[in-house]
Amino acid sequence: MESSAAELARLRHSASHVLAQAVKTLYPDVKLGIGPAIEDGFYYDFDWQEGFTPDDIEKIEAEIARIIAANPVFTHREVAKDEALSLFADEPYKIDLINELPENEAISIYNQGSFTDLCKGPHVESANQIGAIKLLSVAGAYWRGSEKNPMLQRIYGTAFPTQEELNIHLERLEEARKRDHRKLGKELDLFSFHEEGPGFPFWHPKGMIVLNELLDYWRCEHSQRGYQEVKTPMILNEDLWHRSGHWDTYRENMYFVNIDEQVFSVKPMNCPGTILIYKDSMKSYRDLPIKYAELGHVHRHEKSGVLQGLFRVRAFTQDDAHVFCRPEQVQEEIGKIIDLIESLYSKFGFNEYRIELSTRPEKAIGSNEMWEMAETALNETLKSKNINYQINEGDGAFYGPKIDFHIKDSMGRSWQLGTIQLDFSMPERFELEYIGEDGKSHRPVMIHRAAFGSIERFMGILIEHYAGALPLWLSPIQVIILPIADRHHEYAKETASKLAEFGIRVKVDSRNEKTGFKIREAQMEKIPYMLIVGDREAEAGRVSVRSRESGDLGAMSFDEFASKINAENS
RNA sequence: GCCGACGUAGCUCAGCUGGUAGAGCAGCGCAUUCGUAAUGCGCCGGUCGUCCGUUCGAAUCGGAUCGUCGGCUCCA
Repeated sequence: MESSAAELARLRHSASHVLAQAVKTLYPDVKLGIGPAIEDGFYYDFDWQEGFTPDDIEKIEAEIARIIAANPVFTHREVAKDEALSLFADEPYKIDLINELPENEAISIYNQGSFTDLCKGPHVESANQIGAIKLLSVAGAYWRGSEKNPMLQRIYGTAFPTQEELNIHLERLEEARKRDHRKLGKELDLFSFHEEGPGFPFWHPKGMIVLNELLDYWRCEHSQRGYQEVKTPMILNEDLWHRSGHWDTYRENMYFVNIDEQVFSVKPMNCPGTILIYKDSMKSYRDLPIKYAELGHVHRHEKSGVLQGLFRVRAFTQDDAHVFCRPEQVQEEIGKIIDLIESLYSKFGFNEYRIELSTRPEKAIGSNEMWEMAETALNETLKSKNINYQINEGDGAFYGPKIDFHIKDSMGRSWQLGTIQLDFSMPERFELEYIGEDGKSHRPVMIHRAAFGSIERFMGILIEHYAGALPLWLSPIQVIILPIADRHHEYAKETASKLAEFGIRVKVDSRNEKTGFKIREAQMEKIPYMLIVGDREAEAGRVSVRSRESGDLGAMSFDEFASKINAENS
């Protein structure tokens, strides 16, 4: 039986209290932080200088089992503030929380067995309703999420009404680990990372094929929609970054080089370069919108602890574009960008996505009026397109508010990809202009946008989404021909060159190995089609087709196979 | 950057309380010419991340440093 999200949350929140009770029983000197339910589980934060070892976790799990077997009842009561303060006198973090509660309200506390916690609830009635608990990991976490506060030990876990449901969840986690793009990237020989350049991906020949196929598709879709591709320099001098505002807001993430007494910065964003192209000639209102697209390779010095495979790197390619338009064109242009992004995602089966609108951050440039104008424009566009969206306060880019796209992959995991950012600020700073119908100079609006976001991150997401089995058009090797014995090599080669003429990426496995072995390897390499050729095929001029998904498809003529694969590839 | 764990052959991993390294896979060689997920035999391969230190002696102990992983913070 499926449990509702609210039931699961209540159960997991109760599980976190049981965890805290177990920890307090075993380590009475531990100070308690907070312990909420989260998506897929729960955690509890503890202040414990010694940290928790895997041994400790085992002991804690055993203690949890004991508590659940004793089946304490969860009871609720409300107390006055001074009673709460004395009740939690030994818990400095709880005191912290109590002091922040409204003065005159009663304070809600929950108790089960020997354990009492400051808590709004709700909880299960008694511990045996929790069913199955599993502790998953231990990690440091700042008190109340701020770097300035002490770091506590956070124990993560999950809980389900039954052991079966827990097992299913653990299997899902295992499945996610198998899909890890870092593991698959190595196994499929797509890319690598090296100590010599932490956070800088190295693309191998096979990875480059996937990347280039992806970019071919991207270029085609963009040129059809009036985008013009440009390329701007990797490093540009200091003055430009002062002018753009990056120097003041982004410097700690920038790489620098000194040459001829000048400071150059490796670009962390492409916009300033593109602006120089815009400014290179006089623009008329008739020229707008101008859409400059750039697959810009940017470098950002991210903190060492945040790097994560292709998902978080220090050098990546943005599928960037900057649309320069008249103010009255903004809404239409944003609408077109949303359509384009939607169309690009559907190619990969990302049909479900969520949109967030992020507003002015603390570190921002530009006047309040500009921000207001920009935020209104984005709001209006989304409303006029009848799109549901959430507001994300204070999460905009430093030069303007943005719309972000979050997609769901084949495992239901959510990823942020595309972004549309509206910018009145850069045009001001760089004094961009166009000549209007009235013959006077006007200021254009700039829209920064990316559909995949980062090509590297997108590749990582695709690898996990497809579990490494990339669709035919993206597969580095599309067809592998497996001759049964040496005497079939000639026929295999002929077949291969005929396929290559259709633009199919094909390889012949002419190693002296048994067919079963070759199939196994091709299968592990996730090659979409295997053609097995032996005496039967060579004599009849046919091929035996095996698909990586559905196995043996039987024999067919070369033309039959060629038209099948061409249809699938287009 | 912070907390914690980890770092042994190309890969996956073993090596207890200190006595100068071991397996499987991959690679190479030979035999085999074999029909839908692993043919057999043999060979090669490691200054045990790096640097200091303790010790007669360090992959094993201590420190520093780099990198990776799980999180926090940050982010495309």
